[in-house]
Amino acid sequence: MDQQTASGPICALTLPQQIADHLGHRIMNGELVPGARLKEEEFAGLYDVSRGPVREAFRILERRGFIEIVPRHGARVRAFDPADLAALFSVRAVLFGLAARQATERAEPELPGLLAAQVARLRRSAEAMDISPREHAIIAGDTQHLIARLSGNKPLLRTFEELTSRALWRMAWSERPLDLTTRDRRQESARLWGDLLAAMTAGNALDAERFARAILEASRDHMIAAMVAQRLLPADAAD
Amino acid sequence: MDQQTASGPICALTLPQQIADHLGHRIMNGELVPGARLKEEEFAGLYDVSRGPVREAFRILERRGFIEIVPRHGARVRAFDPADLAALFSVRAVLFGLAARQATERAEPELPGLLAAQVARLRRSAEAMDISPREHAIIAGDTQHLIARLSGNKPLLRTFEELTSRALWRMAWSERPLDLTTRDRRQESARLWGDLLAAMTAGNALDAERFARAILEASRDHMIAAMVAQRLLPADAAD
DNA sequence: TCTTTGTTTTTTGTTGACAATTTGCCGGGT
DNA sequence: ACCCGGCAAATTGTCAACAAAAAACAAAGA
Repeated sequence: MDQQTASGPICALTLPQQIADHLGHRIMNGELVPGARLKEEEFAGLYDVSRGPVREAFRILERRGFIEIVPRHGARVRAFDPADLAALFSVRAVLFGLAARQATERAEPELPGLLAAQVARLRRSAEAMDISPREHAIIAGDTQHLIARLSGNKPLLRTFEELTSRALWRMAWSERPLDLTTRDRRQESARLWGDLLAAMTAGNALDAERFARAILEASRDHMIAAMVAQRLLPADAAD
Repeated sequence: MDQQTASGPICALTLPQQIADHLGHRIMNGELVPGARLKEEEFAGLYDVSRGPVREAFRILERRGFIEIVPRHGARVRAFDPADLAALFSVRAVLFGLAARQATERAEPELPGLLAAQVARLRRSAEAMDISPREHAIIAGDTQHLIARLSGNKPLLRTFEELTSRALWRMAWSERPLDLTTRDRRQESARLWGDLLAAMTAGNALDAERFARAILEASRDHMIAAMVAQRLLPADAAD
């Protein structure tokens, strides 16, 4: 269910890439709090490299939405705006809908089998509740990625992946999972995935789009509710 | 109809930014053909700067979709894949639909007036045919930007703008305009915009989404037809 | 006491040189 | 004639120092 980023064959990861990855994790772990200033020299010393690679790592992190760079004023960890998370999911929902529609239209022969296997995993997780919400979300994410890939729409895949990584980062911040915690919710999710699978297998592209959208919109709405409950959002969360 | 990129107040543009802009124009003008290798030293000498800023300009151009960087193999001007242009418009269509829906839901009081003015300009252009297809497209683009902005969805605006700049670049490559050349087509476009205006003014978010999508899907389909006619695409362009 | 101005310090922007890697080429081998 | 290994040129990756800008600070004036 993984992928190779389309370019680097066997090549070891680039230095700025490694630094960006490590810094990204540190941001997600909360070691670097939002608003914290990131000084090039500081991390250059920390990783024992020069400022050049660190500088480039910052740009990578900016593109991923982790930090914000103002030309002559340095880089800061971006603030977590809960409203942005909901907005991100709205965007992801329509993109995922398009992916499902186009994947259904292309009808790659390998799709039904792979998708059915993934949906079975989600169903099992919903029944047994034997895996963590995080792991459940990872399976769902892999399935989304699969469909986006099989849509055959390269710009769509790229955009979806970028927004997904931003959304995951923001979700990682609330220590408590924001969704997929209860059996009811997981069963609802599994049901929606089942609907999507059925529509795609039957070649019904329009239904596939609707169901795909519904999956992420349901996720968004539950997250909003959870964030309201955790006082991260004010009580007026209609969107 | 423009905006300031949210950060740079009065500050002069950064050196890498200037280089990226200039190189971007040169790519659009066709001076740098797809597949051409971009050597850092070469442009460093040309702009009389060191390799650092050029390197950074390359990353900016990569983010904009103009070039492709492979870690230890340098940068090349990206090939123009006509199928990507259609795909880009499919993505933009669903994003614009979402923007129209959310903008309608938010119902900023200034929206109807601004939108009506823009639609009037498009209608006039359709009647008189007194402005070039490129200018017509610019008005349409400004209107799209307006709606994306008034959706209040920051990630959506950002994503839409990025994809738009990529699409515009690719469209600039076919010397002949790919859309909005005939009176019939402009009148169809103006009619769709009129429908969208009516739906948004009436607060009908669902219709607004449908019409907004239809606007860009119509544009996509006409472009595909034009590209097929110009032998840029094979005759099987269903999507 | 608060504001404002000038100075010092910190931090980013840029540069030119060096190191590591890749690419193109040539000769030897099958 | 074709393929393979190794040398040389070219190109990207990295570094450390310098320049310019911003931030922090201190002192003088209202």
